[in-house]
Amino acid sequence: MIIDRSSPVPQYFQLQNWLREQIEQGVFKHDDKIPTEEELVHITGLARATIRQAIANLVNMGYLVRKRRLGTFVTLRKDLSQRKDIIGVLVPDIRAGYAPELARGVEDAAANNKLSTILCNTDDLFVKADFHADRLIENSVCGVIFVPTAAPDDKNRLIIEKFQKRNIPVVLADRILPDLDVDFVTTDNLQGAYLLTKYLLAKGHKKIGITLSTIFSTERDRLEGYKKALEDYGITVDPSIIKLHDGPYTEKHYLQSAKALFSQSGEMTAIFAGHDRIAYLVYSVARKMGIKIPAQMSLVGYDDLHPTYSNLISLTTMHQPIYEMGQESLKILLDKIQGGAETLQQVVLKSQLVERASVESLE
Amino acid sequence: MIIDRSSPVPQYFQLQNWLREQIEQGVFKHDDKIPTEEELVHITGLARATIRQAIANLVNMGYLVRKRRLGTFVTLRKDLSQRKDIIGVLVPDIRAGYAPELARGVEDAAANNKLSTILCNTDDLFVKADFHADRLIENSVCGVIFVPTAAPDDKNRLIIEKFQKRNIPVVLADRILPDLDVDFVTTDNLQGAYLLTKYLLAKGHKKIGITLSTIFSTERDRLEGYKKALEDYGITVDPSIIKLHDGPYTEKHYLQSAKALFSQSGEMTAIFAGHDRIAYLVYSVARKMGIKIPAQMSLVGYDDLHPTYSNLISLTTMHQPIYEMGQESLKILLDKIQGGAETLQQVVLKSQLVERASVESLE
DNA sequence: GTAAATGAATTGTTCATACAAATATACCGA
DNA sequence: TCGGTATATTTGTATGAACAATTCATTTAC
Repeated sequence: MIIDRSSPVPQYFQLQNWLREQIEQGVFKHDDKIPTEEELVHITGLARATIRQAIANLVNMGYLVRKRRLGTFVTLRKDLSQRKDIIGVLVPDIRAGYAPELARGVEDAAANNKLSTILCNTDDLFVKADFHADRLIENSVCGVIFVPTAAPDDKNRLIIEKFQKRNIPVVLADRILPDLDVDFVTTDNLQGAYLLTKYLLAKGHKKIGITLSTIFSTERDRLEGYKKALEDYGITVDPSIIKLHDGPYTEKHYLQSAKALFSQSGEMTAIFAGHDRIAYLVYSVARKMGIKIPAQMSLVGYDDLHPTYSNLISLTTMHQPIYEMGQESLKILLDKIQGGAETLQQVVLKSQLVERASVESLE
Repeated sequence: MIIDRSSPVPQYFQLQNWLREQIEQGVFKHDDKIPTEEELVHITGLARATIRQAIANLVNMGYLVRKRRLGTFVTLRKDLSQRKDIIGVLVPDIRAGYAPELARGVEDAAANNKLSTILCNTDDLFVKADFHADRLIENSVCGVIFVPTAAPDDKNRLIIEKFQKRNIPVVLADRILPDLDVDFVTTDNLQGAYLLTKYLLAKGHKKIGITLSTIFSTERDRLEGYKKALEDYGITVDPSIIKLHDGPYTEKHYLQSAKALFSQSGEMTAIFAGHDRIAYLVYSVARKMGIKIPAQMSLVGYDDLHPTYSNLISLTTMHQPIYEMGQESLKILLDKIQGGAETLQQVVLKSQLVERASVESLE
């Protein structure tokens, strides 16, 4: 029998010790569910309140976590010594693109779990990411969400390993590194671009220009999706209206690309911009050149940035669930932090076409 | 009464918070005896078990120690004052308005000083700000930059005092609280709006509509500047083309305001939008109504948001040095953190008119 | 097939009651 | 005076009973 009712040691304490021994001796392993309170009532003959007291203490000591409706689980007992309730988020630039939306998704989910969020801007540079990584480690964050920089894969890998070496879990967001066993959340860029291109084709566009950067996995996938759609439609890919570059976004560069596309447009009737910011630039260039969108040129983007933007320009684009991506990243991170889930979690979310008024139907 | 029995927040938790506040606010001081369980039963009307739960948690958190037969006592809150190199930034919403720019300014300056930045979104709500404040304190940040919420001044004051009570310096950014001796950085909104209005007047506009919220000090000042400029020009202020409201920005509200302004425009030839986001909405409404800007209606904003926006709309606006405001805030904060500078630092930056193409000259 | 409603399992909150254990204090006796 | 003893006070342990809230799983409805 577990409980000796004649003993002077309190019964909740006896139960508490028994449970702790089971855990430490591996009878209840990590992530195992221990008996429910009701079951423990039957096993021990104690009142539920007494059992709750024992369990509450073990929760406090970090042996157990309780989950409503699910039960009580053994958690990895690690030194609480340095674990802070802070996570780090590394984004390119909090002012630009989807970073605000992503950061907000992360922060909301983090706040819901009583975690604070340290924000770091990398400007897509390895050195900045590295600098911030050191700082995050110094502040002993308990987890990191990382949007890889524009640096080569092995550089980004270095950053990730820096954290992992110290048992700080990392989840990649949006951009991913191929052939690396890291948790990530991204969207299906290949399929998204495929659908978006098919949409243009269905609208009668045959010559579709595209401009993007091949330095990010996301945009590379979009290029693939674009090519695949064209091929499936039996249209030869025309390299002269594919304007690529191999660095992070700069206004200067895409101004050039846009001008180049417009000036040699030939029979080109539509432009696929690698993401919304590029689309905005293309749009502004078109305006300056007196080209009407969509009357003279159709335009699609990718991202569907914050409503403030979409009030200004009626851009047909592929909506990425960025906010949800942030939330999902945090959810996975939390799993890892709370010791559980050794399994790799690689989530690919679906995007959705948002039809606005930047595409002309040629039918 | 301490306990609100109709509240959805657990009663033990209410009591717990109340006790914690008493301790933190010094009502119960170090080594004081707090009321006995029996007394608390009488004070609160709760069952003893409930009271014990609240106290147990506080004991766990290190606020109290219990001594048999003697009572329960306030302990010296373990000095986590291991002041981390972390600051907190409280902004309304990192996705919207100038928040990204401000946050970036702060973060850059912080990084330059080897400080990390915890980002908090308040959504302009007191409760969220309060929640984050507690979290920041728990993480023992060494300073806070705070954009006051849309709550009444005394509520915002509570937040500020929460920090100050713990010797955590606070710098207000952008919005300020009158009659409160706190460091702040803002811009001269009165003068900015005055100049902007004078600019419109100089372009020959006599009937100038305006829409903004009076809930923020910044926008109130802009309204004053607007009125002052009109008066100096000998033009009677026409209340029918002043559309105010008294809450934070909502798209719905300003859609209404914009429509109202346009539909009763009379001889109105220009609109002064309280800030750029409002201007964007006004712009989109105009487009939907077929009103050409600036040909049929001139429009000015206030802020001069991120270039991504200004690529989309050629808005004449008052450029606020938001990024610099973030940097300056951090500089002041750093002064306070590093001990020195007891003197109040209240910085008012100058804004600068950016002339683009949303204003027609009527001369 | 998908969304909405329902049900069931489990922890979360609250109550009322009782007796146990520790201990400061007062009291008592030598 | 000293040492023990009783007593009152306060926290500690334990019980049992409800009902609430959350959320996974299933079923139902569209």
